[in-house]
Amino acid sequence: MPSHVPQSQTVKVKDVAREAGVAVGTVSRVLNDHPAVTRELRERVERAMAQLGYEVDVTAQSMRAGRSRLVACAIRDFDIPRFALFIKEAEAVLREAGYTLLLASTTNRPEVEIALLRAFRRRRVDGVMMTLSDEQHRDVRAALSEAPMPVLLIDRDRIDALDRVTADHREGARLATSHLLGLGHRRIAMLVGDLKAFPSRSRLEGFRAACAAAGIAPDPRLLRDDVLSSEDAYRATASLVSLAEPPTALFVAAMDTLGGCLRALRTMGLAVGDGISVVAGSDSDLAELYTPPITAIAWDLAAMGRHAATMLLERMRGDEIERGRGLTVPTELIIRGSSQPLAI
Amino acid sequence: MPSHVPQSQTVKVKDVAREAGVAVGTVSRVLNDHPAVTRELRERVERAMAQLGYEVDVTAQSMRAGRSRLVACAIRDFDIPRFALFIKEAEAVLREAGYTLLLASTTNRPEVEIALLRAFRRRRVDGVMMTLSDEQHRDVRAALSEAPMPVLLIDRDRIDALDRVTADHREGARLATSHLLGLGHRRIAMLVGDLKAFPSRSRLEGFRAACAAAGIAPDPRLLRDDVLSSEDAYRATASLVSLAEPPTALFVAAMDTLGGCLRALRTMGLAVGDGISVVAGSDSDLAELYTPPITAIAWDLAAMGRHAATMLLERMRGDEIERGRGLTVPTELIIRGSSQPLAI
DNA sequence: CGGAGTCAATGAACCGGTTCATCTGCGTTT
DNA sequence: AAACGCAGATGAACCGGTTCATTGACTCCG
Repeated sequence: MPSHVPQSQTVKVKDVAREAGVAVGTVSRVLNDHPAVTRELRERVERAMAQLGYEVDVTAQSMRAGRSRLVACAIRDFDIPRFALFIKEAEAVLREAGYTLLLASTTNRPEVEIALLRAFRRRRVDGVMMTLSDEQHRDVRAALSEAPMPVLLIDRDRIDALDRVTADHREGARLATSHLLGLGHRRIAMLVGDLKAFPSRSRLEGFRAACAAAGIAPDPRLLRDDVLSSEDAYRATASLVSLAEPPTALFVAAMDTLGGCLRALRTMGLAVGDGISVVAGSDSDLAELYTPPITAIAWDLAAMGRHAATMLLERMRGDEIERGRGLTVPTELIIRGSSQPLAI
Repeated sequence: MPSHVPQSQTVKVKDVAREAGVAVGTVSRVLNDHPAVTRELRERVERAMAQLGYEVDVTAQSMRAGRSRLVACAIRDFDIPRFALFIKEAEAVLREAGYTLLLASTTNRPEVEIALLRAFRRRRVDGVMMTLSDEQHRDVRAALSEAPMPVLLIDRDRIDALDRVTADHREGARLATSHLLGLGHRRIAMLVGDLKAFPSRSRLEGFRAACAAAGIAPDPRLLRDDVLSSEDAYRATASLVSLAEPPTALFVAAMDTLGGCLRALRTMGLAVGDGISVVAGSDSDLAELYTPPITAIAWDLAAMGRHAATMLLERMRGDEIERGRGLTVPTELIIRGSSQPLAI
């Protein structure tokens, strides 16, 4: 005999309690799998919940508990195909643990990063994973240190107090550069993103380390930083190959910008491989299937996503762990046909 | 003279009210830009808020208001590079309007879709945009019709009551097929995704319409459906070209699966262009820069994302609009070198 | 000059759960 | 038989905002 409940207005714990003939506290305990409920009452409550089509109100739970079971992920631009892998894996891990993912784009601007941190705390978000445009930015650092919830940095470092998941870009760039130097290249142009952030900074370090090891002083005119998009890479490539003394190799180290570089070369009537060697800073279908296939640095973004989520979960659980743990996934160089010995 | 407020525990409206010497209701009105507050009091309250470093608790607001200012986006798999564009634009529009984006992956399974809808209503999410694995699925349809918040379908149709944003895949496929037929191809293989969902269904319709218009009966053995990933495309391509009577053209209509197809061809020692023509169902850097460049169907996913967000905002605002509005972005065929006249 | 009308400001009740001090009933101990 | 212990159930208070009926001050007009 189903009691008549107005289907229009939502069913609340009170209604369930009345239907099951128990106190609201008991309904709450059933909802939260509290052990001190007899099987009989538990079943009666569950029956009542099914009967009435009850659904908890997570906002009410959040308010009382002071936490939302939300995890925010803010990255500079989702429009980076490989980042989708990171997010996908992180979301899967978080959902498994009962968390929901909030997504926002920082557009790589400090003000937005700060505003987002504020928005996240207003929402009582339980944890944050994010990129930063500049780890040294005063206001951003202040905002981070005031954040009441754990924050994990995605491919960023230099903030000791925070956990981070990074890729070993330094080693990747070192390998790529040594490879080109080994092929006889001396005029190697490098395209990197924003040097204020970890990935580009460490790629440049790796590049310089390889040059130093080979006893070579890189030509500063062949360095292009602030290459963040495919369009930037197009312009940088076009300007590089137009130099009086053009480079013999291009190291397109910025993420997902290979397309712009190749487009520029094609436009300028240049072919990769014989005239000019190319190494990509991140792997892709394009790198693999281009003619010739492009030598590229690869690392496991899916693993980064999983690790980021797992580390953040541990931190949110409040486990007693040392602050500022870092996890680095290795990079490897996949040598393909686009990097050829220097033609004499 | 800043009052001494225990920095440890959070500041609440009550504290702000006390500091400013006003009632809590007044603080709330200031927070919500209610017009009936004198400038003097408004300023006093704002000063107090700044003084105490006050931050509203959005969970408390959500609970009282019954809405969360969250919009959920659930798609089958974020690991589809071009979808990132959709999400990016949608997020920008929603954030502008004060909403935060929740993200989840349906993994293209009806149970997950239903579970997510339930999770979203529990969170008092204000609106949902999602893909469906199968528009005709009974339980999914039931879950959708019971959803208390507006739901917008992403590239899906057949549910009259819901708003939707689609691409004109039928026309794209028709154009591509006519193009191949015009080049003399008669044995055209088609790789599509799940025919239970709109995009693949309408691509197949377009394909068939073009064949019918040319008076040609397509060979059913050349159709491969359920191609959802690059790996699926690899297998489908390998099996197609191994047929006794292989196709002379491949229409890789499924989204972002071109890589798998090209990888298979390369493995089988086939070259695109002379031996076999290829048309891709979605454009990409790979299609544009491959040798030969791949003829592809293109449409504006960024615009789809913007429109989806805008339509959902209108609906959430409760505007009096007819139910089930549909917006279709056009598709175009970009003809490149991979589609060549049939060699005789 | 008094009554009606207007506009700000007030603060108690409310949103829908969870928590915890308190109570109940039953078995154990002495 | 009285005292005790304890598991299980109860329900009022609470989380931190918003809402709205009410109050108070002030203006306008006959």
